[in-house]
Amino acid sequence: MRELDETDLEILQLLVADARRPYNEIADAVDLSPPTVSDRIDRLKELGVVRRFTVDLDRSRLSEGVAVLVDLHVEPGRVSEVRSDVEDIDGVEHIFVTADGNVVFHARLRNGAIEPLLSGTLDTDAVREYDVRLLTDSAWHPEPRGVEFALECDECGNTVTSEGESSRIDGELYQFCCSSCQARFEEQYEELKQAA
Amino acid sequence: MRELDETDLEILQLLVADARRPYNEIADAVDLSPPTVSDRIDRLKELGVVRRFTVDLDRSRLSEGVAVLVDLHVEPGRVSEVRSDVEDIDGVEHIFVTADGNVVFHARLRNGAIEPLLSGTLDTDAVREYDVRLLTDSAWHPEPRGVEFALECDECGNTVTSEGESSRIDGELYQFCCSSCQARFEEQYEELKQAA
DNA sequence: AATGAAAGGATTAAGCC
DNA sequence: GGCTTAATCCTTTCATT
Repeated sequence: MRELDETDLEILQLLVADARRPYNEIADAVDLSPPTVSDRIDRLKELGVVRRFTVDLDRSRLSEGVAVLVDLHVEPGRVSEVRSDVEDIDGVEHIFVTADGNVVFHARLRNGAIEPLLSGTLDTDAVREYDVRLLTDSAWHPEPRGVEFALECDECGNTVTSEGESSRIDGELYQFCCSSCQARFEEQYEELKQAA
Repeated sequence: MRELDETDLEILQLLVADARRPYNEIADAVDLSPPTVSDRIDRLKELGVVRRFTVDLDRSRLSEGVAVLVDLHVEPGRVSEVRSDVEDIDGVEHIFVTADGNVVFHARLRNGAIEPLLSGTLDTDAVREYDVRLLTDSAWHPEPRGVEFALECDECGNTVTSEGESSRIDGELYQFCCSSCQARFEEQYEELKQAA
């Protein structure tokens, strides 16, 4: 495989600024043909670098309600459960999980009361306490500034360089830092598959 | 003018899920013609509801570095200054301003040390203290679920309904809840312009 | 506000280097 | 991986209701 290169980064920056930009315009900007740009974007999607094309909405112009930043102090061991419950709360825009086990989320709530919302959605035993802070402003800065590429080897976790390898197994694309990691991964995959 | 309606919301949801979806596909879904969909999307952009078409990137696959949530306790009166300084820090993705005058931001830092970064960018007098928390996960949920439409009158701030008015002044689109707010706004705008 | 028809662009597939 | 060509498909403009 080939590592992501400067051209990929350029393409990403152009798409971040306007995801509906025609591919031939991108092609001009990066000195490639439109089909090649299309291929690269397909690969960026496959690699999971591009999660989706989407729209940045100004929610303050859309929805009533108060923007808040909520900090949940979660009981040990129940972080992922709480995190996925928070995903289901209406109006949640961003979720952060801290290394010390808090779940912080940014939401716009139509009825100011957060307490019934939380107790309706979360298992109250899982959250020791919480802080709610009103927000007066929030902004999203999607520019991939200062980005360095770092794809991880799916076998050992090391950085994948241009010497790396990739395989498509059962329709999924995997990447490896070297051929031995690749072989090892494929063996183990095969074993697991046999076992199942 | 016309208030935003259910169809606009449907269009937004379709674009949030895939901003490169062809307009004729959206047209089918909402039972309109492609040109009409195009017109509506143009209007959503003009109204500022749609800020941009963009890409949701998985930065953990892109950049080295540690994701952190930083909480700056800002000296009274210096919030907007600090906020705009934070915008210039490399790797900052989200900024939140709390009602009690803190600036919270989410960033991915390539060199783990945040102290030199802050002292290099911010006036240290403006920030009393700060907390830094490491993040293990973060997600963006752009779905406009549970949204109610609420455009605000640019004169009085009330909700703009279908009885409202709109004007284009010097190329910008403004909306008002009634014709008297519209007239008042236009008068004041004219006065300000004369004065300048 | 919305539409159909049509022109002008953009995307994709196929074959090749 | 990348290119060109060619066919297909999408977007936008315009006249019309």
